[in-house]
Amino acid sequence: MNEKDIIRALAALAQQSRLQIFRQLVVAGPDGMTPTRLLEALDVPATALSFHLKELNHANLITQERDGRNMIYRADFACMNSVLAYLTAHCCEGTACEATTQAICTVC
Amino acid sequence: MNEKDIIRALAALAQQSRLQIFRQLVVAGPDGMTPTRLLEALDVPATALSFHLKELNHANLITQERDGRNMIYRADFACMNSVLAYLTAHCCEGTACEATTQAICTVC
DNA sequence: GATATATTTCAACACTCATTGAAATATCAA
DNA sequence: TTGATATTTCAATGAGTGTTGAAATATATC
Repeated sequence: MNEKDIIRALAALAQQSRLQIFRQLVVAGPDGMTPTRLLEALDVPATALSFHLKELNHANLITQERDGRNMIYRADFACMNSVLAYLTAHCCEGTACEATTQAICTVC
Repeated sequence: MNEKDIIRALAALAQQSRLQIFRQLVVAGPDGMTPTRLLEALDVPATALSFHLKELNHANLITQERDGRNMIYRADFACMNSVLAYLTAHCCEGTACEATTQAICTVC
């Protein structure tokens, strides 16, 4: 992931509805969630939800898969970890600080 | 840090100049950097640098301190770690995943 | 095929944000 | 005090973004 991708991901997360959606999907883990379940969990109109899911998907923060007439959305933990690592890269020039920049979420 | 603070921090980082400034300050570590040194390191007009430093400061991502006629800016690692932890909180409902949500940068 | 459910697309509006050059402020040195 | 360096503020412009309701698409069931 280059700088542009990181910025796109950060911008996608810097919005209330999208941050809530993403965190909900982080909690859901590998199972993911359908838009209907997200609508039940969050206070977002369906139109806005669809819009924000598209934004998150475009930023590669989530994946989508069709399952019958439902969609399943999942958090993309690899992308998330890349963003986290990017922010802390080369912390303190490596001299004063032993930042552990490896993945935070290791299993997903 | 509540949701609003996290969003403010993410929005501050979701911009090319500010992301570069912040990462530069992360590398600098506890010593921090003056605007002049940042101007040397990055390709940003002085006016824009000042604007973006103010934005980062307002988002609590950096601190500022006067030293003679210079200012010293430093990354606020506590805030940064809060943001990182927030994104991964309650990952996978704790069942499938053992996310290590503790601070990434431990020394700074 | 016809109907119901799930999800997305479209278009329009108001709002926020990054950029720029010029001017202003603050501190230091002579 | 005067001149030089360091940094910030101001005002104006142009571009991007979230929200909304109505309509459209896709899939399943009868």
